[in-house]
Amino acid sequence: MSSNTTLKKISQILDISISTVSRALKNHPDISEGTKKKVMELASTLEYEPNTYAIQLRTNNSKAFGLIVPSLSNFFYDSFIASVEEECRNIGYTLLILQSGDDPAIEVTNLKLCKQNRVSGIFACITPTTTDIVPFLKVQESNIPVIFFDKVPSFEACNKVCLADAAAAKLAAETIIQKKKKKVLALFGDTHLSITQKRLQSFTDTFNREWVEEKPITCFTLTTEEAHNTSLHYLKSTQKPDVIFCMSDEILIGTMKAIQQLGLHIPGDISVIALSTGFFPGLYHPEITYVETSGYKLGKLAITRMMGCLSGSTFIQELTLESILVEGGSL
Amino acid sequence: MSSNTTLKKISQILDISISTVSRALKNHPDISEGTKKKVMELASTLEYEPNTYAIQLRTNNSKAFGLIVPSLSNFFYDSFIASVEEECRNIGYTLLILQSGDDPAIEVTNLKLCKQNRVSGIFACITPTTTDIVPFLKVQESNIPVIFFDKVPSFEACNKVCLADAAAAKLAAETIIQKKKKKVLALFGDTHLSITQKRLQSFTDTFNREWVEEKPITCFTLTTEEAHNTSLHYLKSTQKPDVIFCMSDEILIGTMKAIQQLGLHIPGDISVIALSTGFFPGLYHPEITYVETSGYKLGKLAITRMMGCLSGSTFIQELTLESILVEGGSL
DNA sequence: ATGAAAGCGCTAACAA
DNA sequence: TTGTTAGCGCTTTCAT
Repeated sequence: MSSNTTLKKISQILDISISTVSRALKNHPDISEGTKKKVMELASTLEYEPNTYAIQLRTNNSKAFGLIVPSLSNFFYDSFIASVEEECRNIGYTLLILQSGDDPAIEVTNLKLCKQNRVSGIFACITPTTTDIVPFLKVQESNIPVIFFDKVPSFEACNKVCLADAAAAKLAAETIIQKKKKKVLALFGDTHLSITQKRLQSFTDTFNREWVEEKPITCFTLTTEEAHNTSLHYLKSTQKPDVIFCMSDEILIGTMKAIQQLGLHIPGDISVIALSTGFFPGLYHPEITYVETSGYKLGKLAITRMMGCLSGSTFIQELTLESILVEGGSL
Repeated sequence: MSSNTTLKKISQILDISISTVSRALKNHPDISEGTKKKVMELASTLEYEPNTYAIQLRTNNSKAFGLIVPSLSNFFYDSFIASVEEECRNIGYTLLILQSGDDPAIEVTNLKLCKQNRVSGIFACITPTTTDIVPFLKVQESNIPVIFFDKVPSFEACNKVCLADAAAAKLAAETIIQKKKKKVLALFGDTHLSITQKRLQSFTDTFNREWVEEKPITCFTLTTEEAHNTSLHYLKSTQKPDVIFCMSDEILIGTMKAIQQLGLHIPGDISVIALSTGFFPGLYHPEITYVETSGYKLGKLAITRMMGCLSGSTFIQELTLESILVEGGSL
């Protein structure tokens, strides 16, 4: 049977009251050193483990967070989750991780699961097809803070931690200009996502502001496959670019496949620059130059914000992570 | 404040007893249709959510599993976890996911966390440096089944679900022989892991049984970096191989980097075959031929085994997943 | 410095 | 068909 040491058991053996045991274990100042010692020792030999559920029931505080992502098989989320999980463990919280696929209905179910588990807060990255954020707002109202990360709703009044999408895209654009590249092919993702809009806008703005011979060609590719095909198309065409900008890892992967397929040499035949979490650029030789979009750091930021909310800072805000250029040999 | 609808509240409003409400909500046959309807309706308008902690305290059953992995940033674990998480959600279980880094001490802490959370069972993939599995066995003894997956201890008497390591390595070896490759470079991982031993043994056995001109060169590379360097070394040497076998994704990545670095053409200059979860082989052009080691399928197998344990099947066993060859264009 | 007692929300055996 | 009651393990107020 499972280890059944309870306060009651200890109290009976020692012939003292349950409350004394409880206090002794918590190092309560009222309790005499002698009793404390006795209790602690017995507790440890009996391998006493406090019953989390009883505590949670009693205190109405779960010491657990929920985390909802579209998918676990994604390097960006992975590093974010790893970061949050690590931190939670350190501060004695538990993490309930749930994936929604790309299905808003499952997302709602997951939200409900979080509520049922009485989580103290929720980290959420919405699915690309989520349009209705009312369920999230309702959770908020019942005093469970929700921190949106990465793919955040455009709705104003909520907590968001984001990559500096605009700044990152700007940095990439500036790098391209500075390297005197002439023909730019810029690949972006799903236009419905605010993340895409921000990156796109900032990227094109930068090119519009600076003097350049030719404006970038802009394409939208929803999948790795599409990025592959689009890259292939332009690389074979008469308007062959001399640099390709990829706004995400998914796109980078597709583009790299096209480059390999055509046997092109980087950076001799073609240059590449990406926004990336940093893992995939390191897979290639030469390594790809990228502007970092670190899930790990974003995770730390999210936790900080969460703790802020929990300690009463109800001020709603959007936090943003600085972006840095990591130079590989692809440009 | 948080949504505080309880059975008590409902019972007071309806002026019936708490137990009647409880039963009505569970569709207990004893309760009249009329009361059921009344209760259900009120419950839904009041957005009643049963308090998980009270239930768990009362029933002493958590409806939660623990899952302990070395790291979340790993495609194999990812797909395993995604698979298990999905299934858990379907059967109304919750998943407590914990990562141990590569630190056996954190692993023990995580195990304790699982116990504190009164999980009904644990899925565990041990760290490469875990030597002491006594903590796991102790958990088992307190009636919490432990299902080891992928990196399993060599200790006999425990539940394991594994990839068909031997069969997969054999299949890869046979494929190489059949394709009439002469000079084989075979890269393996950490020899301390049973997973490596099995793959190695089976691979070399296959070559020993068949008639081949030359035995494979075998190397052990603990990291992607080492795989990169080793590949580089042999590819540049006079004993340049005509095929490289990579026993894992980490190794494959390193090898591919070396091949790109030297500007070698696949499969013209060099052939490649790997054991892989399937994601990384698709990153390259041509896609890499691999023997599938699916985390997703292994997850389903693990859940099945877990449910078996929970319903009393105490029989301890090692389950194994079949392996299939997925042909890319690299051989 | 210690104990008694109430109660968190729920379930289930027993009564009516 | 419904209600009463005890109790899961713990915390905490109010005695003592």
